Amino acid sequence: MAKERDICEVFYVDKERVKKVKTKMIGDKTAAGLAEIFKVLGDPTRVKILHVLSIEELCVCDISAILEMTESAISHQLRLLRNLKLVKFRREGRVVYYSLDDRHVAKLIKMGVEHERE
Amino acid sequence: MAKERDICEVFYVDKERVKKVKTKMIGDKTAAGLAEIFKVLGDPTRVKILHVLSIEELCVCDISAILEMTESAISHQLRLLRNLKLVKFRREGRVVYYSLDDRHVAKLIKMGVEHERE
DNA sequence: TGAACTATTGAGCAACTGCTCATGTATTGA
DNA sequence: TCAATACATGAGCAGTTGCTCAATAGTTCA
Repeated sequence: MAKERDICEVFYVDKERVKKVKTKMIGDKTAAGLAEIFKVLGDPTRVKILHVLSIEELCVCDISAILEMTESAISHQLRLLRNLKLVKFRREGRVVYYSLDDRHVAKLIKMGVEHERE
Repeated sequence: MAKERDICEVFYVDKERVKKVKTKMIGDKTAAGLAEIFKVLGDPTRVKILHVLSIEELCVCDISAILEMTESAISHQLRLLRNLKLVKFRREGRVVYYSLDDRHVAKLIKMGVEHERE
């Protein structure tokens, strides 16, 4: 079975190419970090939240009204986005206003929209 | 409880703002499509595969050697990438060579790397 | 103070993911 | 024709995700 090659003696289809590409490859850490940021954008609810926040600052209540979802669901997602420093917030009385806190995110979404348009 | 507002009579924190943002918001379909493409990039293995393919065309065996993962795992992921038209392939005897089939993807990954660098 | 309101959080659950393992398919060459 | 090779695929499983529901925390104001 082919799996043995990975463990024991090595015969690749193109040993040189494998060696060369391996040196150019991004590290595990970079790949993990990259995947993490993309994973956050990999959910329709979070995409919508980030998109509406790219239009303007909004409170949890308004976001939940706009997306027609419960405040709980929105709040859970906002916590995630907060932890990843993609959104920031400020309290004003009982209301908490959220806004984007990452100049890359809006750009990434914009690029994604372009991709969609083809 | 706040949930009733979504179902019955409406009182938002800022009704006008909700209305305005709602008209500017991306549709469900767009959000879903966007999330789908980002979700694909939201896994370290797939990020690595796409990245090495952005360096050069490679067969399953070599990718599995480079990433130090089984061919089965790689093949499963390649099927996904194939279905989403992010990679293309050509057969040469027993060997199947994969390469990128989407000019946006490399760009998105590059942007992600920039984001990582901060 | 305490009732009303906005937002947050924890538990729990159904659905999904990414892998392994075993098996199947396509191609080559002896 | 048949063993070997390169890849693909289905089943299954542990871990993760995104929601709901109920409870809780902060804030305001009568």
